[in-house]
Amino acid sequence: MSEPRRLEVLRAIVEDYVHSREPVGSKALVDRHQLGVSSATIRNDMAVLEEEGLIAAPHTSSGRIPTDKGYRLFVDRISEVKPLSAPEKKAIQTLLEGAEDLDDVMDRTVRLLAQLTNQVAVVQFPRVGGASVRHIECVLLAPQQVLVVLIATNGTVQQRIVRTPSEIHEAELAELKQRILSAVSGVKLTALPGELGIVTSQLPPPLRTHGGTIVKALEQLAGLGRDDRILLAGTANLARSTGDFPLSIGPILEALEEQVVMLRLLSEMEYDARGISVRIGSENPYGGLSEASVVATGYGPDAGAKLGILGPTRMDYPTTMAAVRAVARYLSRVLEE
Amino acid sequence: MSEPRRLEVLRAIVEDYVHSREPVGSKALVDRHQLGVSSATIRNDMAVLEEEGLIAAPHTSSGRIPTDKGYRLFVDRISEVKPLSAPEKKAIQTLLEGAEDLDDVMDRTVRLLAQLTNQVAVVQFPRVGGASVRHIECVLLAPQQVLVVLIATNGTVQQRIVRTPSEIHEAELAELKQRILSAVSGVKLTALPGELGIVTSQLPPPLRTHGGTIVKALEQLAGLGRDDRILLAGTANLARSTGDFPLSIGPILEALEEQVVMLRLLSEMEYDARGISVRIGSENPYGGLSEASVVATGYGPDAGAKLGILGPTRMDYPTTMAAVRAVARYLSRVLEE
DNA sequence: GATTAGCACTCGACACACCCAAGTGCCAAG
DNA sequence: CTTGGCACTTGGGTGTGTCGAGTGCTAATC
Repeated sequence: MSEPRRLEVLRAIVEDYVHSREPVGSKALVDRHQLGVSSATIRNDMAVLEEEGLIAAPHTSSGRIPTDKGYRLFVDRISEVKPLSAPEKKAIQTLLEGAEDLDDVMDRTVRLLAQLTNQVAVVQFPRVGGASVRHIECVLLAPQQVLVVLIATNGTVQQRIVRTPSEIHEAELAELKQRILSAVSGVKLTALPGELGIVTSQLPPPLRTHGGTIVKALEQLAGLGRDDRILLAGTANLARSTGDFPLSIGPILEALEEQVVMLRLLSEMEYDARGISVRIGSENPYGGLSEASVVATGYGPDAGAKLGILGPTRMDYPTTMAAVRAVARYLSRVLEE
Repeated sequence: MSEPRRLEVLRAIVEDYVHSREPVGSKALVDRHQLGVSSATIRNDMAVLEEEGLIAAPHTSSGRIPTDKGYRLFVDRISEVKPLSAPEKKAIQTLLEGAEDLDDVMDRTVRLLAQLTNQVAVVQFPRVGGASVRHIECVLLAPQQVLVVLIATNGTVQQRIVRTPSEIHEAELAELKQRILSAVSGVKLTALPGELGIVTSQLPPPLRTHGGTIVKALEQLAGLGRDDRILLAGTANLARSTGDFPLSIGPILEALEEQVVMLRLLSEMEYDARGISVRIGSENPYGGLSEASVVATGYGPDAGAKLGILGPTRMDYPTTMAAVRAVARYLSRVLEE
């Protein structure tokens, strides 16, 4: 009873089940694949696979379906990531290159990913933390109202309107801006609070109160930057694959809606050498996703921001992984401009 | 056979069906309501109601369920909008008042609405069109890169980074900004393109090319403002009420995801004297929503932006309408600050 | 020792028959 | 106009039987 053949059998079971959505039996297996052995042999192999917890039978004397563990082995050891077709690549490229600004790029990306994989797509906004300060602008809107704008090198722009405790004059504001700007220009956003503290302490007393207000606003802008935002698309794909979710899709929709959950999910995944990460069924930390799989990867300069898809455990992993990886690559390239 | 009683019967049928999700028969009706007549009489009434197309029987000899037309009559003539409970009001108020900026307010609103109604909540961002120009800012980021910021009186801020065809200098940019600003300060955003055209034509030739680039950016910012953005929450509520959607919830999720569809849906509704609008089942223009109802209303100064919920036709209209109206009112109040 | 053929056995799915309860429609009497 | 009564319809639940796919095991074979 050779080990390689058993793996081959597992591979065949996964592929057939993903394709047909029905438990697959020993006979069907030898018919559809050239395994060179009889169904009885396959049955023996399947018995071993079941013992190892890689496949399971929904009920006595029915075909087998892969378990989460079986999918895991399949993903880790067997499957080869299929390259996308040329027209698909072309489509990705033209679509992404037509985008206007960052929001548009992200929006197109998430839709593209959903359409390509027929799953729910999730895209996290680029981390603003890794970027640095490109420019700061302060605009006096009213005697006690200042618009504070923070522009990062990655093209994101954050702004907020703040009230100052007392009236502030144009000249005063301009000086404040100059002092702050010269101190923090080029500083990493993560290091911004520290630098800002120094600036504040060096301000001449008359500027202190107003300076404090503005500095606080800047800190917030840098902190709660855009990296905590995620975009969704393709939730309707969940409904299409009813039957893949024996329970209801309710908990999944709930999880998707909770940005916090999604963010944790994306950030907590372990990214292997290939840079692409798969969480299968019960491997997911969040209970509501025990029947869903997540395929994700990082993108951008330091792969700090994440993107991926969520779908049923019964999923075409090789194709999906290829699509996720391809989209991430093209997105990274587009963002470099 | 009195007309008022027939309406009363319809009301009872709607209420019972909404409550029990099961076709309601004549016997159950006289048991649960004090109608003062026998079941035979109710049967006669029901026959008439059925003839008028207000109720229907899923199959021969079963109870009746309201038709879309029946719900319509119920909503128009019978139901009284129930006021919210005091604790609910309190909850709305405290929640909304704790918000930090506009995005936060909208986010809280949509979640609140979803939770309050147990339906899918939809909130359109405040229209930027009715507001006017408060300030314009141009920042030179690089020799050929300018950040253009447009601040509206309603507090929304739009920004975009544009490339200029050739190098532009600080002084040149400052003059451009001054000219544009003095011309359009206070101008309604809807009238902005016209005013900008005048400014451009009056620019001295050397400033023309760069001015054109910046003006075009401003036009876009004013046009595609934020009023075309919508926020969703509570999609998981759709899954909870499976059975209310005989087909699948797929088409509904698809519709929800298409912002364009949602925007048209919200804007095309006819708002009656009460200012609250209900679209029931097949009244919806979009086919995928033939089994869903939409309850919406306007909010804000001119009630130009819309907010509402989407749920199954079998819905507790009085309570839902009350919640939608209440949230819209509180939101309007909060936005006035 | 691995593979194969053969065979008994197990269940789920489907079809069919059946009955029951809820509910209607209609009629004739009040 | 209302009511009681009654025949009729029908979906849903239950029980039975059959069928087929698929398994596990054993004994024979390579």
